Amino acid sequence: MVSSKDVAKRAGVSQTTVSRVLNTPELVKKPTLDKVMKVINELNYIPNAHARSLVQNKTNTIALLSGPLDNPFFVDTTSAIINYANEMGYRVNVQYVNDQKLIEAYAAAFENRVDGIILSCILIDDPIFDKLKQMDIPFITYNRKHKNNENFVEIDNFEAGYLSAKHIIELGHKTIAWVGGPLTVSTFNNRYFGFLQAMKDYKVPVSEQYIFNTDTSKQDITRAFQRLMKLEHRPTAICTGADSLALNLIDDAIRENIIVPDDLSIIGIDNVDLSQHGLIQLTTVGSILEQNLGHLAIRELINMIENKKNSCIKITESVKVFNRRTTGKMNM
Amino acid sequence: MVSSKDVAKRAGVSQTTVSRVLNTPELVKKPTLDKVMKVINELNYIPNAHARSLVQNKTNTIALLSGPLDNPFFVDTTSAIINYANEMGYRVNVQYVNDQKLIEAYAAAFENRVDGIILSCILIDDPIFDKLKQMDIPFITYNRKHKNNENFVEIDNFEAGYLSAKHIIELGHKTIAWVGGPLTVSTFNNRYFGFLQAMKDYKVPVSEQYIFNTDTSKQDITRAFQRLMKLEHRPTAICTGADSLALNLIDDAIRENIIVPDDLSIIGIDNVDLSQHGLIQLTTVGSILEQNLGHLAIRELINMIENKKNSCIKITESVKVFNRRTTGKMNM
DNA sequence: TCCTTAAATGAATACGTAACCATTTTTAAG
DNA sequence: CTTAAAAATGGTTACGTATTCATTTAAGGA
Repeated sequence: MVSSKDVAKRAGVSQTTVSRVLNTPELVKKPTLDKVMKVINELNYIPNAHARSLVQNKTNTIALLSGPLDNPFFVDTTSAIINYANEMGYRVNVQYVNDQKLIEAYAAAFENRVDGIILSCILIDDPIFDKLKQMDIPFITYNRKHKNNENFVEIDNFEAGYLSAKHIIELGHKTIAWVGGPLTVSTFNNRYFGFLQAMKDYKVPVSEQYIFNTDTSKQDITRAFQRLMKLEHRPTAICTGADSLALNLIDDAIRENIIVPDDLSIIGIDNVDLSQHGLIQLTTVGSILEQNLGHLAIRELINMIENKKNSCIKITESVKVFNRRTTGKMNM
Repeated sequence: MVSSKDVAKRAGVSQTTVSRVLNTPELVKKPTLDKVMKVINELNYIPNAHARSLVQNKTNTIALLSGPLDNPFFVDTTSAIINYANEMGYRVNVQYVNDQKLIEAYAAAFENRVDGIILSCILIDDPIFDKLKQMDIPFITYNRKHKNNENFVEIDNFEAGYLSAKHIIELGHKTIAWVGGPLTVSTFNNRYFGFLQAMKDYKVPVSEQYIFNTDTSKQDITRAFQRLMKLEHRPTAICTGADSLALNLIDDAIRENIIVPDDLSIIGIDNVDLSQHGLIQLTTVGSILEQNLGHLAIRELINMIENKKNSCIKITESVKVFNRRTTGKMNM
């Protein structure tokens, strides 16, 4: 591989001048600049970003630790994050992390001396959080947050769960199920308790048989669905912890010839892009803003990186119901 | 940031020994190893991957230049590529490239001295191809291919277009439209000519009014749809160049209260994961294999990187029709 | 005990760049 | 012309690691 020294030798200048040609061309005389540029093109010289990183202590790289893309929420956010970061001149190292591989993912980010880390996969009570803080690398969590209540961008999850239940209750449903995710995760936790609060406020009875906090795997969701459908009094509506769960449940329902929303109302949370598709039209609760959480978070992260201020980001977006086609009034 | 020299000093050994502790621990005596490991943990030392890259001329990084995630095809492939690469110990720099930003994307990959490049976004007649070959970096294209016919993994696109048309013709349709993409792209090109061949073989007339090779933007697809619906003899079926196009057209149809498939049959190509969802059940043509093209391609790429053999990958997977719910017999 | 060989460690160097400081060349002012 | 200042360029070093080669230490055989 040709280096700046090779260019320098061939052009009859010093390596320093080659460096200047690319970084501060205004400091080099026109004829010299032309001469060097000519050689650069002749030799097809491409500067080595790693060598630069070493001396500048800056990599222009951001690590993204995201949930898996079979969840459409992460499709929306991954897309927004990468596009914005690229626009701002950053490359993005993406990893789709499951909970086992989390440690390795962090290690990789640290070894690569990324300028910042944007992550969704963190538990309320996650020991990694302190390690992150101690590493002194700018980072931000989107969607989920840590109990320390620092550096996050989220929607108002409690309110989302609350509004979701309220919407269903106001449609006249009496037998309402909850299918959510692990309570060790802030989103599912707060959404679940929001749901419970609404049920309490509107005096709708909650029985344990109707509550499933799954591990968010397809199998576990299907298992929850089948258990619900085997109950003596089937629920007429399901509030879910996320659109991805709702979409899985709808798929299950269709497979069992259960009509949504006639036989069963289903409501999600997140308002993922996909939910608007004509074939889907999922009723859901989501941010009142156009831009998704990934976009908000990456903007804040890059701002942190470039301004070096240790301001602690705490953003909680308001939510509203997007009333579409998967919920309806209860049938007698 | 603490370096291996810091560790060495504190542990009372040479930097070389610290390096050995991490890379070839079998060459260092037990007491020394323990002593050094203790200091590594105390100081929270993390080796610098960039410095290592510099001396080893290996980055363990792969660049992925993908199409945008609003196309579900790229959701499936991005996911497969990143997961497999991570499993094999590579990090992945992802860029979602539009045709303008392509040059910058390549530049970024080159500057970072990635070990390999996996890309979808290449035109049949793309000058970048020669540059890629000349750079001597292992690379592979998935989905699309270059006219040079080297290093690609694709489905049999001509056959896919052919089977798509055949399926529709055999359902009795006489007025059949085509909505595809730019013919400068191998996939759309071959699929289109496969479509035409079937129309010819089965003696179904083809009129220009029914042919739209869009730029694959939502607006352009919608424009094509509206033009088709304004024709005196509306098509009763649309063959599309990709599932993403089909899904957009179905969305348009629903918005105009046109029932799929009763009023209009629509068939895609790619068999994206999403097409199987109960709410969608898109009839489509896709690979007979389980694994998607991204998975096949990244396997080949990593193989190329690690075995350094210059074998030229040419893989074309067979296809079949996945008959689901968006196509039906022609109504009288 | 001595000698040979193997095991363990260290010193020096290269990787490719940007930054710092020193030097040379050019320009402008007097 | 001279001289001071500014502009242009070059020499040297640091960044943090792995590698190569040299050196020291330990082990084993006679």
